[in-house]
Amino acid sequence: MLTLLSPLTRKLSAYVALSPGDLDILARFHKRRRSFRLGHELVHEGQSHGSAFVLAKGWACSYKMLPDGERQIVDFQVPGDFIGLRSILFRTSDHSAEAVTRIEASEVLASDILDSFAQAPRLATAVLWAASRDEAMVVEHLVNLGRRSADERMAHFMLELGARLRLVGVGDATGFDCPLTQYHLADVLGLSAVHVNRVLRHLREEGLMTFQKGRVSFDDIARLKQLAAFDPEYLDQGRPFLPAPGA
Amino acid sequence: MLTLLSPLTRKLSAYVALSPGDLDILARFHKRRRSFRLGHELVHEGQSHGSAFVLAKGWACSYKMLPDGERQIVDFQVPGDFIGLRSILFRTSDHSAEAVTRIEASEVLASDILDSFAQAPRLATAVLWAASRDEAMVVEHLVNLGRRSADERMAHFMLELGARLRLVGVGDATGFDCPLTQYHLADVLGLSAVHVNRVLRHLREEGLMTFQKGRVSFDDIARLKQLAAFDPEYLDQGRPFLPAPGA
DNA sequence: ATGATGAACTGACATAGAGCAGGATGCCGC
DNA sequence: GCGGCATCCTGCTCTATGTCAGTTCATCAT
Repeated sequence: MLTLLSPLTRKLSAYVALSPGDLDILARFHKRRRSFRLGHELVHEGQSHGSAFVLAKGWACSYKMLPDGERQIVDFQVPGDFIGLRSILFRTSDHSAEAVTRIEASEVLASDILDSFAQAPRLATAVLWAASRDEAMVVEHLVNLGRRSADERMAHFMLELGARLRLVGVGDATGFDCPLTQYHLADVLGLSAVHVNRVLRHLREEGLMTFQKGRVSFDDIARLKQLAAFDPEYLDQGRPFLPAPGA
Repeated sequence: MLTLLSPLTRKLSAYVALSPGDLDILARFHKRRRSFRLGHELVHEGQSHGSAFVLAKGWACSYKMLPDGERQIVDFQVPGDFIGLRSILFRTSDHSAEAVTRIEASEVLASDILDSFAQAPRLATAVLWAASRDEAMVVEHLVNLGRRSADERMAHFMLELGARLRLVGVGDATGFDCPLTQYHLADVLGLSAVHVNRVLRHLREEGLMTFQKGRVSFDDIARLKQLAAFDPEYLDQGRPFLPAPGA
């Protein structure tokens, strides 16, 4: 029953065929379920972390602060995503992460993840794949910041978020529920909050998309995609070189 | 004899203690040494790739093109770095990569990398670590583009590059030899080539750094670091949770 | 020498987006 | 009900950066 699987299992299974043994070991990732209030800091930059999290419900974000107090959000996490995976391999974490809404997450010990590599190499590949997919999203985000205008960034960001959410069964082609504030958008898109507001107004007036009352609506998705030069292929890639586990 | 090891082995060994067995398997990564002329495209966006490369000599860069012909360079590769590692896990590559100078690189079959995970889980961890380190650099780059001014971006980029090169024994605190053109700098920093030129002039006039004749000189590294808010910790992280291989 | 090319460099002008300053609205605690 | 706070929204000004349209310089082939 697919619906009984955790979002992480569903995500990994979509790309790597996991054996029953693999699934047993993966199940260990989900022992200690915890819940956190909005704003709770799960990972702190510069701190050492012996565990990561797998998000089950709600939204989180990972970010870096600059000395002048500015913040750059690197990515948002939705159910099925790892939080702080990178930080378990480093002596100290290179970023912070906090809950954007009230969230539920499984805490996974670093040793559980690393030990699982020895027992289930296929799982190691799956985790490397998940990390690579995250990196691909960061890369796309980087291109966004480096080479697109504010309007284009907004369009691209919203389309990508919508596509990611649809992968885990949330929202549809007309839009999605979105707990972010305009300050979040400013911090993720490298803009000022003031300018985010103007961009949103502009896109609304142009009939492209609406961001209001905790909901994103795609009003003219074709023109929106054209504006963003949106090509979501990297959200949907994998499993080319792995034979089925029984093979 | 450390000097006989490949740059990759040196890099991984600095963070994960590899056993002689691990090193044997790692040696398989270096069977087919190839060399490529300046400008050769090693990885092509949208194409399927059954192998990656480990750079032994020279510089390469990975980048993405936008439909309007603009280019965003995501990262430069120096000896010891993987080229196209991410693309072997995806059905099609999400980025391109080309040689910035004449280069020498070992071609590694995807199957060799993935098979090695089953035989040497410690190596899987090492490769995951290397991928995480790359991602940390991309994240830092993203913060650069999102939240820093042109001057700050340039300062930060050059300091980071200098630090990375020193890790593989190239250059020193006074500067390094650099084959990049101002167009490369524009494409990596998300600026126009014209503005790159102005920024370089400004930094030179301020006595902070000089970029000329294929050489970067740090003229006042303390002030340069202050300008860039440069904190190179993520270049130097790892090995916290892995016991020695004999333990 | 001649022309061809590509990189470095510059000035004049245009504009996207930041910064500032403040108003409107809705929500929560009391 | 009322004050406080966060969020959303707007007009004005200013500056960092892009765009255009070149010039200079070094290198290279002929």
